[in-house]
Amino acid sequence: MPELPEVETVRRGLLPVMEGRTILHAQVNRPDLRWPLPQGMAERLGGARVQALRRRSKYLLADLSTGETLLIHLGMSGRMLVSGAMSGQFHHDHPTPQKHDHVVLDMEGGARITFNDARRFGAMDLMPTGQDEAHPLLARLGPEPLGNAFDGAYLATRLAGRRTPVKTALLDQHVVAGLGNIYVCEVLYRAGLAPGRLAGELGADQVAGLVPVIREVLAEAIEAGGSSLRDYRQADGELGYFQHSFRVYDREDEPCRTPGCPGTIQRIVQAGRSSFYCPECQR
DNA sequence: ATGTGTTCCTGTCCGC
DNA sequence: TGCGGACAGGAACACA
Repeated sequence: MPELPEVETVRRGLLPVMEGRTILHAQVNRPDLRWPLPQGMAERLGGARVQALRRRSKYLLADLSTGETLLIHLGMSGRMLVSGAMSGQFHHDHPTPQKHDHVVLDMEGGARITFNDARRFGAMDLMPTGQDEAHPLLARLGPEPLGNAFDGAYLATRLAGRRTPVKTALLDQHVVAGLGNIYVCEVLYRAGLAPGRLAGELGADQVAGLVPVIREVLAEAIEAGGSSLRDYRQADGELGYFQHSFRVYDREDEPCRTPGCPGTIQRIVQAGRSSFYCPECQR
């Protein structure tokens, strides 16, 4: 899935067709995704106006006029496909329903939003608006990496004493919320840190240095519209372009892109996930 | 309290 | 062309 930049790109793509619009009709095609969907979800969404569409970490949060907030997580393969209300034009064509179209929202204004998720690691839930912190999926999340609460002092506190690799620590959503496998790999490359370095053994300057690198990678990726890889597309079906900026992710056995570096990108497995890195540039 | 391995599910790709 | 296995952007959970 989609990591923070992809989710933010989806949010921006959905804003013009969702925010301020009423959900005319909701169709729910199965009782569960990763977990059971809330009771009566279709009825609770139908007729509700979307007051705001927010993002927290990798979650989309739609505040509804009914006093409830719709929580959406895209998991690994979830997509929000928009059809029927292209900018400037007006038509009612919707694509043929596809396998794994689990939830369909018909919006005021003519747009149809289809949640499609082959692997079904995604999730949806309804909760009372204004109670984000009370939801079990949101309660223990770390700070937003692009927010003010995320700084060197905070990160140092959270990494201190930890015997886990820095790669694994940065993937932990309770430490910082929104990074996934791709962007952690890219962050560690830019920071010059080998993924196997133990989090608690980094120097204070190295920990502090991670913060601006994390912000920079995420900001660049959002600017590029995210990365289009396998399942992910922007809400309008367009491709994101950040994958062209990958320095290490999915580049096993390819030459390091640091000018003059003789290194070859290696792949190792940490906590069950692939890590890509240059042994010459990252120590 | 931390750290690691397993698990959910489907699709794709690669080697034989 | 088919078949088996590895692997895929996540993250809760069970266990050491």
